Amino acid sequence: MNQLATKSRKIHSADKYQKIIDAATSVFAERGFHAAKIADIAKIAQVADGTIYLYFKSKDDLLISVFEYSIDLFIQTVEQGLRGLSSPIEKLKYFIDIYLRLIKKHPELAQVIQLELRQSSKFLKEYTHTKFFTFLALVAAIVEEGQAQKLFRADLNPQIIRRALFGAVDEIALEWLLMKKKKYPIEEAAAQLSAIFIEGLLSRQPSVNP
Amino acid sequence: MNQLATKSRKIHSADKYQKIIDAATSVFAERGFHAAKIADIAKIAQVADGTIYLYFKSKDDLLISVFEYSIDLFIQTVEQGLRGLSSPIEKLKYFIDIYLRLIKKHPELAQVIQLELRQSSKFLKEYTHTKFFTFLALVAAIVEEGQAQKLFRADLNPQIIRRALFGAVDEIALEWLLMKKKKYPIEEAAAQLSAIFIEGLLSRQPSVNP
Amino acid sequence: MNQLATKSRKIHSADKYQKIIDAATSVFAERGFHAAKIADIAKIAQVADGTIYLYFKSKDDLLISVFEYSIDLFIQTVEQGLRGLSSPIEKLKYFIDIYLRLIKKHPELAQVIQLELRQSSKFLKEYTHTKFFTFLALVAAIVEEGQAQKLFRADLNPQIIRRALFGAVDEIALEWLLMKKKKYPIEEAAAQLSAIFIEGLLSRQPSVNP
Amino acid sequence: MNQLATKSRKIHSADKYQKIIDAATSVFAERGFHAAKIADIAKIAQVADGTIYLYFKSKDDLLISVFEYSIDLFIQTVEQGLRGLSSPIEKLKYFIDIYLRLIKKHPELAQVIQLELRQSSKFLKEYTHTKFFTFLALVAAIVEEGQAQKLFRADLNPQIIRRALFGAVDEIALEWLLMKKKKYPIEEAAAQLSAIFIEGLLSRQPSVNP
DNA sequence: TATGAATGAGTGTTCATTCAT
DNA sequence: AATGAATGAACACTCATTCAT
Repeated sequence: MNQLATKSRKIHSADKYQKIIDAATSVFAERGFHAAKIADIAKIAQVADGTIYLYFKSKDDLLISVFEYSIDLFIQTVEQGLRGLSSPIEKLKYFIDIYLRLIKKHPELAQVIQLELRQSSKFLKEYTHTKFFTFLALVAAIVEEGQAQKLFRADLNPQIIRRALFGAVDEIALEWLLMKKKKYPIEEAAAQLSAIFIEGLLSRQPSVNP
Repeated sequence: MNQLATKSRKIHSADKYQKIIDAATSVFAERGFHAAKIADIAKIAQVADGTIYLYFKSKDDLLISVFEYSIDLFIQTVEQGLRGLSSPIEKLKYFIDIYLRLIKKHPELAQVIQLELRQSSKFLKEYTHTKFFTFLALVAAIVEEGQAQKLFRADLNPQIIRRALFGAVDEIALEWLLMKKKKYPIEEAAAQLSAIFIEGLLSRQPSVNP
Repeated sequence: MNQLATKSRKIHSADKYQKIIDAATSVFAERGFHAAKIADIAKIAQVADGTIYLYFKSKDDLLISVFEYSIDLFIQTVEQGLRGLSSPIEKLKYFIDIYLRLIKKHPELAQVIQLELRQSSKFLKEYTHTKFFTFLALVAAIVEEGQAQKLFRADLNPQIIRRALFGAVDEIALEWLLMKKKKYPIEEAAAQLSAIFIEGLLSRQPSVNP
Repeated sequence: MNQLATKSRKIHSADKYQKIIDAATSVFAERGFHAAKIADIAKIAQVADGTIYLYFKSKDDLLISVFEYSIDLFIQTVEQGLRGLSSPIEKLKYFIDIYLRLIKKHPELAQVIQLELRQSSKFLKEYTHTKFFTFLALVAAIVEEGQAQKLFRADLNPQIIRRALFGAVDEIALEWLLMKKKKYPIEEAAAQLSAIFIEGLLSRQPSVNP
């Protein structure tokens, strides 16, 4: 079922592949892409430097793979959870909630996503984040579903909303990750974000007052 | 009246200082911090490499200065515009609108802000983004004002809201900047963001219906 | 049997290590420490620039290693020769003679010692020249032995003598190295130095004649 | 009477010239030649960087001037003292004594001499230390005088002796300068050096005893 | 004369990548 | 496949020197 990074893996050991991905994830998250040294990743993964190049074409390729691996985990978890829900409102709540919970549970994955999206989206412009768009599409789908059910305002562009929502959630995630003293539980942020976006999206009857 | 970056400048020519800031802004925006070469910045600024070090302590210092310069421009423009407005709703609309307009007008400044906030917030953790917090405080102030006037829901934490709003706006800005074919006018995004956030923030009377 | 510089070497090839030491010795000797370029040393050693850093932590470290390597050679040669001699007078003669012969045979090593002792003793003050003190101690030991045998005057401080002797021998060595036209054979200088120091050190009977 | 560095000084202010020499002396002595920055020297001399180039052709030229200034002071002091003495033995004692006293009194001058003689004699090979040879000639003259008076052994080459003596005295000076805790008064070292060299130089009658 | 802002050549060191084993 | 020693391109920063004022 796991389709990850099949492209790079050939006859290679899945075990080593995973070890490298994990090591890279933590090193990228901790140090950032440029400061991360292949040698460090190799040491943590307990493989030789050269071995990494048997599994990945380059450091860039490794970053992309790590990013896709993380995003995939998010996508799978979110998709799975959404499957059991029918109301777009519930789905939206769930999305926000699970995203922030995942951040809390896997801060390293979160940082890698941050990293990839900002730092590298400049210098890896050519790489079109297919996986990331899949992820965003999940949000757009919820919005569209809500609009189709006349639950959400029809005048909103799902393409814009999905990005706004992602930006808001992600920014909260970032702040929370960087805060040393956590000033509020991440669940509170999730609740407030849900409150705002749901209220913001709800279509309102031409309402009693004219 | 311009108080920018006084710290690094001594008796040095303000002209050269500005040339370097401008060159650095565009090179950082285009290449990212690490890929930006001092030599390139110097060439564009039409000064010698060494001259940069008469005005800035290091490449890091230059990045911070560039960031502060950009944020300052944003802050000043926003503050100025807000002064003429009294309603928190109007202020919120204005904030979103002007932010995105500025992005459109000065895409390089925007990218530098992006850059600094993500890429470097890792490796420049020690630098506390005073200027950036000033900027965020503008949003929090609007929210708090609205709450004080019972216009906005009292159950929302302005600290969270300001970040969510910033994240949403900034993400839209980023997407818009990176889109080759602009699929929608940035003004539309501004309008939709305003719509959502204002609806989301409004306090609703225990409402006649139920 | 060779214990040199074990600290920096790991599993690295002893061959390359030696090549680098040799190249560095000659470049340092010819150009001095500051003017010596790592790139030049690498070229002469027929390795890549970066390879040097697999064997040595820094240019400073390389200088220290080169210095210790040279001093070690001197110490070993001198110690070995002294072993066969019993009279302090013979030992002193031998010390002076072998020192100058070694200088003649390995002028580059000599210059490196000069270099390290003067130029760098300033900026490498923290490095305590253990090896060099071992070397000086050889002289002090000879003097003390002579004093114990009542052969040498008891009123002389071996600590001062050893330094004076080293200074004299070393200065002669330096002059001889720098002279283009050798005006005298270095063996002559050795003989004269021995003559002076031995006469100067000999304890003289309260002598019959007043 | 002072003929120093007339070559570089033209219409220049003797005051500024001296300030620069003094500043350079202390900076060279403290930092060594390469680590000494023209800017530092200028600051201490209270002149602009560029001003130094009105008085000296280059940093090298400044070093040479500083060296010659120091050596000149030594020569003058020594010559003056020697004038009042007639016995070569007294002269030798005086030379050693005054040299070490001067070191103690003007450690910076001493270090500059050290510096020039070692560090730079490599890269300033072309400069023939006329002044330094004048200085050494003082010693050779004493030895020759002693030999002429049959006081000193005739079989010693004054050229070698002068260098040995200088090396010994200078090495003692260096050690003493670098010692943090002075383990012996420099006067003691002077006395011991005199004792050795005088005994070593004295010509001994075929002596009554066999 | 004096200034000091501007210049730009020069270099130690890092680290992604390769390749012989 | 796996290794890890070797490679060498790349670059921020320094500082002696110049020159317009």
